[in-house]
Amino acid sequence: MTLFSEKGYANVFVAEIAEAVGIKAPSLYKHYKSKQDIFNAILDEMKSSYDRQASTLNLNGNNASADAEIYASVSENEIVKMGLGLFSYFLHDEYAQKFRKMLTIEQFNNSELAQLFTKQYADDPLSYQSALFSMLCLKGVLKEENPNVMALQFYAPIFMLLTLCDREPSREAEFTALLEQHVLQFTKLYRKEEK
Amino acid sequence: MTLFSEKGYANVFVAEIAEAVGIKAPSLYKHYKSKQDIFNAILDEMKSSYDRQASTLNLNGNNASADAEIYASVSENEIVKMGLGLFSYFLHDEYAQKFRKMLTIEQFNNSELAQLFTKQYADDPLSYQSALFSMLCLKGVLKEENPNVMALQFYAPIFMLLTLCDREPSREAEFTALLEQHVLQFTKLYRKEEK
DNA sequence: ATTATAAGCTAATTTCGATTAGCTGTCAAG
DNA sequence: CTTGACAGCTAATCGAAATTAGCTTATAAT
Repeated sequence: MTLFSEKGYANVFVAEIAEAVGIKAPSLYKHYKSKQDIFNAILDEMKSSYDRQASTLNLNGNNASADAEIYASVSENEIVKMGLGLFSYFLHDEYAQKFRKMLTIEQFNNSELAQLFTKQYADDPLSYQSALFSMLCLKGVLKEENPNVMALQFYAPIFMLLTLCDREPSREAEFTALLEQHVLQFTKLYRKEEK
Repeated sequence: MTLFSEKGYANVFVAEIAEAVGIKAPSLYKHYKSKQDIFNAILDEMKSSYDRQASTLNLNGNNASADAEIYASVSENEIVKMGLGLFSYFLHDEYAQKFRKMLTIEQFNNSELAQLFTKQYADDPLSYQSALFSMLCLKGVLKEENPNVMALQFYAPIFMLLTLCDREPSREAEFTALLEQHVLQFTKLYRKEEK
């Protein structure tokens, strides 16, 4: 995955993959049927790893109510932590980052990859956060606005800064600082004013 | 560019390029030195086209004050139009879309492409909008908040929905509707309350 | 009219990279 | 012990794709 995420499928040679694991190219074929088979194995592994995580975190958005209970009971300060935590995890988890780059490069070759990318990096986070914000509105913590839009406005800057960090790691500090300001300003804007 | 934006450099064969323009592969070499040379020609063309546009639109952010005068004098309704217009242009302009997809696919192969992508799709729009929002704050149209963050919160959802449309054109209507709601909610949130 | 040049073609050539063939050493189960 | 499966290796093979060679035709300038 390291190689595929840096160069893309077509620019990785099986000899490189073999070298990376300390064997010669033909020996790879004792373990995998073909180059494509290696790629598919990575994909399957990442998919099931994601599904495991998503099911324990209820990331599918169907049942974020329990989390909302938790968050509603504490200050909106927790929203800040959520944003920063999400960002930091996505940015620094080695596998998450490489997989994201791999999907970015390969998304237009394969509609399965495109859908996977959209699900993991758009639909799922958005529906989860939407449910969360929805609860926080009901509890009177946040202003009554369309929660889908709130989720988009919260998450899109996170996602965009993430892709910027992937592309230009040298500017990571700058982007991280901006992210922090975003999260703070977001909660300030949407916080319900006390009467 | 059509081919490169759909398949990526490595997956496009010179025979395909030739066929697309109605000649045989070897004839291409009467016009371009190599496959890479063809790619570079596209890149150069797109860069200078962008520079032309940017200089007439003052998109570099150095002098958005004139625009701010215009926008300040009219309602914040114009912000809505700006957001939707920006989105619609980026989404439907044939060259803009293909170039964006090409950069997306090739960004990790070449740091020049990475920087170009960041400049055209992040730094320039953000600095332009930041200058604009900054003026609108001074004029008392918008709340006094960090204009860099405002620009990020305005633009990131536009950018994210754009990449979603590129990836899954079948969901374009859904994403466009969400974009509209975003722009409306953004202006509502940041509009300065009358006392 | 003549000729030089441009732009095209077909048929090589060359290179590169995935995959297969076939051999060898190791090691665990009997 | 010995044998069979496994995992590795080197040396082919095979196919694909970029590029080059060398020829032909059209056309525009002299």
